[in-house]
Amino acid sequence: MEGPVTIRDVAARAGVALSSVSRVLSGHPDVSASMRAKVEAAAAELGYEPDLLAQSLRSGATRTIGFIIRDIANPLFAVVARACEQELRRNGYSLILMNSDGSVETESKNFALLRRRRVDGVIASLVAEDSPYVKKTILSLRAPLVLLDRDVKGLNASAVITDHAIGVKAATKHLLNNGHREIAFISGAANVYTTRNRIKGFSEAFAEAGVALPEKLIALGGFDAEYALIHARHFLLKNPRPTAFVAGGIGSTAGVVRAFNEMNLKIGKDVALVALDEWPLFDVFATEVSSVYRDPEAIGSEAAHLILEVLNGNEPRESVIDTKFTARASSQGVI
Amino acid sequence: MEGPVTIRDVAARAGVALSSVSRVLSGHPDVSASMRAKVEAAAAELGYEPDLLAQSLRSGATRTIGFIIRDIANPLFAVVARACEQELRRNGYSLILMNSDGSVETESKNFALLRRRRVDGVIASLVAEDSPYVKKTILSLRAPLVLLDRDVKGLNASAVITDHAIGVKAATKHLLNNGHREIAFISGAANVYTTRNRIKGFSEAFAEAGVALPEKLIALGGFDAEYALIHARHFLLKNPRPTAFVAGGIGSTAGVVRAFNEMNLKIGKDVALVALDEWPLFDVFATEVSSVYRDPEAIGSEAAHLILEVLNGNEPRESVIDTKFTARASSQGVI
DNA sequence: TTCCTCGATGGAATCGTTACCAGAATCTAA
DNA sequence: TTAGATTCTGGTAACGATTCCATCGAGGAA
Repeated sequence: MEGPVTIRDVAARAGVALSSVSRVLSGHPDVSASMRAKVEAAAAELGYEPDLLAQSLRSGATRTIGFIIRDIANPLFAVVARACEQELRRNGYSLILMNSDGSVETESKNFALLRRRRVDGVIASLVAEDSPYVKKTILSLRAPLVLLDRDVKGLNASAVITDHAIGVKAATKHLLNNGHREIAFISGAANVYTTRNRIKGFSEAFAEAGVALPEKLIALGGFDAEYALIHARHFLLKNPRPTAFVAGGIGSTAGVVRAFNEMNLKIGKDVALVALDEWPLFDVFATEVSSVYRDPEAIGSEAAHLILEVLNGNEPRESVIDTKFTARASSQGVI
Repeated sequence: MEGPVTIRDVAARAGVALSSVSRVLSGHPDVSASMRAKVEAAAAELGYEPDLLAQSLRSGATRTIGFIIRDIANPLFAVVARACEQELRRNGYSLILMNSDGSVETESKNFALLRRRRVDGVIASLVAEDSPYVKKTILSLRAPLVLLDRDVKGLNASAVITDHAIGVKAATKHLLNNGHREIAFISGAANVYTTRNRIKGFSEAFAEAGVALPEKLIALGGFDAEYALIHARHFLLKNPRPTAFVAGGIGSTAGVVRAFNEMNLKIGKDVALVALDEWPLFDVFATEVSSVYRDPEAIGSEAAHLILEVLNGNEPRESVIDTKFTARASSQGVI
């Protein structure tokens, strides 16, 4: 025996027609007991396994979901991906993983490839909401889409949205109450909902406290550590120096703290810090860091649920995940 | 227009036969310039994209690679997966991600599903080398396999192997030289190469120093934090108390340090620590932790290279990644 | 006994693509 | 001018599965 066993081999072995084998194996009701027995015996003897490729071509469904993110190595997304894959697997779907590497072109190519692979749906965290590719690429998908923390108009897509604003607002109020005024904010670009919603919370806290927003201390341009490092350095050389930093995301936090370390500034003593999102071993090596937390498990499994809902004929909808601010030593005692 | 555009639609539009369209689009040489122009124009107008499903069924190759690991949320594997996906994508392959959740049954089901999806190859980090499933499951794959840090006999598979022993040996020697004798070692189970190879380095250091191996302080059972926490607690209540810990992997380190924190033991002062593997933000929040480092990017891209090699007709082979011990404050000054 | 219905089965078409084979058209050479 | 080689093109059969349709036989009713 060389190739895999096909339905044809089973039919020959059982001495019946192809169509009868198919009927038995797909659980069709109008099949006699003797036919069922013969076919099942033959299938078992030969170790027959249906070819999902052929079934997909015939049925038009691949039971495959595309998952496009900027970077799976971002620990937050790794957890999202795990939860999502687990939930989809329980429902008989497989996940095709693609990194967009922060490039809208790569992202667009990934969408196109998934389209050609005839995936049943896509879950994606877009690099940007305003790129010229996005709308056209996504509209030609012809499959359900779940966006992760993105807001693109006119798409008829589902979305898992995080309410960052509530957590960031609480964090910022806390800093303002502790006497901070020169509060720096470093995060990704404003062409994604994540950043805009965070800035919204940040601004609202200032507005409600009747304090002017420190616009010069806001740097929105990249989620990577390098971007945050450069801008944190820059801010720390200003006079007056910022007394507190809000770092948006794990990469940004890495860059900000690197800048602190370079200048020998001790967190919670020389400078206050609030991190948006937590990371692995946070609870053991960053016990003193105040954070705005969101549950990545919930995001991943919710994304899976939303796409399954649409695949089961329901309308797309939005689901909101909340955030929680926890004050720790890093944001207290500086002033 | 409802469904996607097929080669049939292109043929109709161009007024030629199906086979001619196929010839043009697959770059067959025996095609006239006018035919080429007609077909390409029609394809462009209709926005034709070949169906990869149909191509795969026909050709027998899916340009798809399965990736099975215990847990994508392990930051080391997340980086491995990213590097692997990027390299495969550059070569026209897509990656199907599956977590085995630490269960040999789930792992086995994942292999079976990938087989039915007719993947061109599989890259896997097995939960165990000695489970009754492994051999049978893998031998029935009929596709190239790359193992990550595993050693299963009689498989004819490629493998990316990490030389943990060299790094662990250097770390252990360093601890012994600094006067430590009660050195605890906590890591995953010995039914995977990773653990055995680490223990090998650990033992060799003791042997070469002429010191008896502290067998009672070795706990090999799980890579998870919970397992490490329980055993670290237990060891720390012994008399004499271990003066140093070697923690195998990111999960183990989390558990060990949690135990330290519970007992208010300061790393590098009350107890020495060497971590095997680093984790995100290591360089900013764990600057004092001595580590044995391996490059996960290298592992991922090497895994991709190995599978591509076999797909290109070469023989399976093994590739070795090295490790590097770096002494930092956590392993000095305790004794 | 005859007609009709219904259950069970086989054959053929189909999903979208590629590859083989045969035939038509063009061209070269005798 | 014609035989032969050379392009080029169209039709058709796969790849492995499902599903519709027609047929066959058995069973029930008149």
